[in-house]
Amino acid sequence: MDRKVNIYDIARLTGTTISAVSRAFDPKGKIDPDKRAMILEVAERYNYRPNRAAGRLSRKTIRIGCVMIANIPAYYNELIAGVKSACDKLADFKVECDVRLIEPGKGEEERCAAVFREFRKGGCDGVIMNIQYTPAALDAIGRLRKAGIPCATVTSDAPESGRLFSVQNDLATAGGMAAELLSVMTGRGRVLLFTGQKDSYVQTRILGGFRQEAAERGLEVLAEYDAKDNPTLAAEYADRAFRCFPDAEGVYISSANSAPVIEVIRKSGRAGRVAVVASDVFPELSEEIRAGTVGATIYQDPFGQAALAFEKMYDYITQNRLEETVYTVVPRIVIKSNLHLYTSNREQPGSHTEER
Amino acid sequence: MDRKVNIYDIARLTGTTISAVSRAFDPKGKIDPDKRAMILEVAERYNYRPNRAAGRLSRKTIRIGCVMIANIPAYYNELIAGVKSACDKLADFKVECDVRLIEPGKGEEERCAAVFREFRKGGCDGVIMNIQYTPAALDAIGRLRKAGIPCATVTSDAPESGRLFSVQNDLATAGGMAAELLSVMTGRGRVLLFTGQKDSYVQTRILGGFRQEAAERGLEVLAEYDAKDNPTLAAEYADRAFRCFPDAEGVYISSANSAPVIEVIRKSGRAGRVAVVASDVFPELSEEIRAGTVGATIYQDPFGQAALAFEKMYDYITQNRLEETVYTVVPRIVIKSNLHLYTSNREQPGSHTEER
DNA sequence: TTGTATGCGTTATCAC
DNA sequence: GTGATAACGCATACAA
Repeated sequence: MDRKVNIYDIARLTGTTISAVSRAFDPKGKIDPDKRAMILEVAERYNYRPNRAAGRLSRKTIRIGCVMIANIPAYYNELIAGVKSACDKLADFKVECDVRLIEPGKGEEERCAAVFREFRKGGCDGVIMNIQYTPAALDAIGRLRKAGIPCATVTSDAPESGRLFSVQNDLATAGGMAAELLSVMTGRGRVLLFTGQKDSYVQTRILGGFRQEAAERGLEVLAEYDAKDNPTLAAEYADRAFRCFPDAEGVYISSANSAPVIEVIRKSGRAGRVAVVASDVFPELSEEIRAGTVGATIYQDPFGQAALAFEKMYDYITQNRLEETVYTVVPRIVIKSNLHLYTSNREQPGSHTEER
Repeated sequence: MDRKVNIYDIARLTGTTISAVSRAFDPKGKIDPDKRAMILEVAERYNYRPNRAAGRLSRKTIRIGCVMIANIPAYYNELIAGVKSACDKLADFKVECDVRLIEPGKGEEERCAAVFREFRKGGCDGVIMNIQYTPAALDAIGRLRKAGIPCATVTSDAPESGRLFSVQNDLATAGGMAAELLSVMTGRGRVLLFTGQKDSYVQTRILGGFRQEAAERGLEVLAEYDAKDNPTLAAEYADRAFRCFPDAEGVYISSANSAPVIEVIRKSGRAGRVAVVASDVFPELSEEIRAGTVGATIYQDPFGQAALAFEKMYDYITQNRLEETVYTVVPRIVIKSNLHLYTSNREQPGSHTEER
């Protein structure tokens, strides 16, 4: 095969030098605009693309920091695995990641702030996070931004924080899917809604999608209960709900706080008689799906979200370019027959390997 | 940060040279076994990993050939997009792809053979294919193998051909999912089965999964019709099926040849009254899902399959290592509410980007 | 602003 | 089998 066209070829073809060509492709490269245009045009004609691997070779290692709140193990472990996987794939480009887990609870905000400070001082080139967006956190993000360090949010979001971009599940669609599933399972029945933090970024969007699809399908929402991610409260509400609406045919639990509600359903002898759609995939819930108590759950692909965020952060750092403000990942329906694909350890987002 | 340990460091630490270190990491490198062991041990201790990007720099471009049968546009376009996407991501490692479409029909076998011959003579480093595995094709694969050119199958498979590995949808699970969906939609009803080539690699596995799940759930299969991927035959069978079993409550169409069956359902006034689960996603089917005639379809992720195959082929060519013989991709449930995520053009397997 | 020289980490080549 | 050295393709410090 004819050798691939390289920077020397373009330099020769344009009667310039390789530094000029290099600068022409660097968005912040100091070069005469006309010369740049000319070089880019010739490069285009000869189908030249700078080899990023070669370019990275002589540059310093890129460090991307990650701050993750350690609430649900099944969730943040997937997030971390996603980051690690993406980082491994980029290792040859001299990229590293520095993952910090924040235990929720007392002092959470301060510990979080400390990590942000460390990243800001310590020469981090970008930060990916999934945290509580308290005023203090927003402040920290603002400071990073001022220091020229791009931030990205994963799973949830805080657009007003000044973060560069966000990676999320397609929340509205996820809500719609839950409504459609309940509609199919109950035959346009009457359902109950158990939410997490009703006003949170994630829940408002999920519920918006759910309500719209429910309205279109004639699915009647008997009542909504906002358990505020509190298990005790969720159990109380579930008790009350089934007392008030003993003939409810379906339930959608939009948060990961589903165990208490499901337990009430089981103990009241409603298992299998009321259609249940839940969120996420974690061991306790998997049991209920196998047992038939829960008919379906919506998987948010935290692994894929984190991997995509890492990849896009690397792209931004190296190219100073961003296509989107919000990247979304496809929500998936998990039922009994495909559950096993979501419970084993995985290597690749959305794919499994198995020996035959 | 402290500079990353490189080949010079290991050479110094082991009292050898960079040539020796390089050979120690090359499976077919000529080097004294003891010396290799020693070097690898030290490298391990110092956490040294050769930088593959740097390594590829001075090596020749890798060419991976793709031979795809051009039957269903929505399907092979996704396959090609997957290959192209994976190839782009590896472009910096000096990888190219050479995609050839084979129009089905007269002379198909010869044209296919011609491409294989060209790849064999033309210095291809690996071949990925989705074709009809006729004796002639198997022979061609054998010849490539003898020439030291690894082959991989995508979507379908022919293990006896001597192909190195295969990437497929998780077929048995896909069949099981179809059965579970029908069971939920009909309430353990009685269903009809319309298959493609019943004895083909893909269909046997899908049907195996379907029958097992159906048996476990008490879903009764009234009859099976093997339409042999022939639209006319499919329409005939559908007519006959509903005459023989007018009270059938559900239908599973395991091949992409679903249009004729669906048309019979629509024209006989059964739309919305009989539960329909189909396969794949393509424009005509999408219409039926939107209209409510088809309740769900199982997406095979051809994009992801092709991308994974390309990636694994690159890995094998550059490392002479293979983890699996069969890699599987996760089948996904597509219903009306998430259909839009599977019909627009996509950039990444399993993820969408959208502006907010 | 422009051009030159050097380094990045590895493999291929070739002489030993 | 072993070691020196020339690529590989690019970015950048530095001199101009």
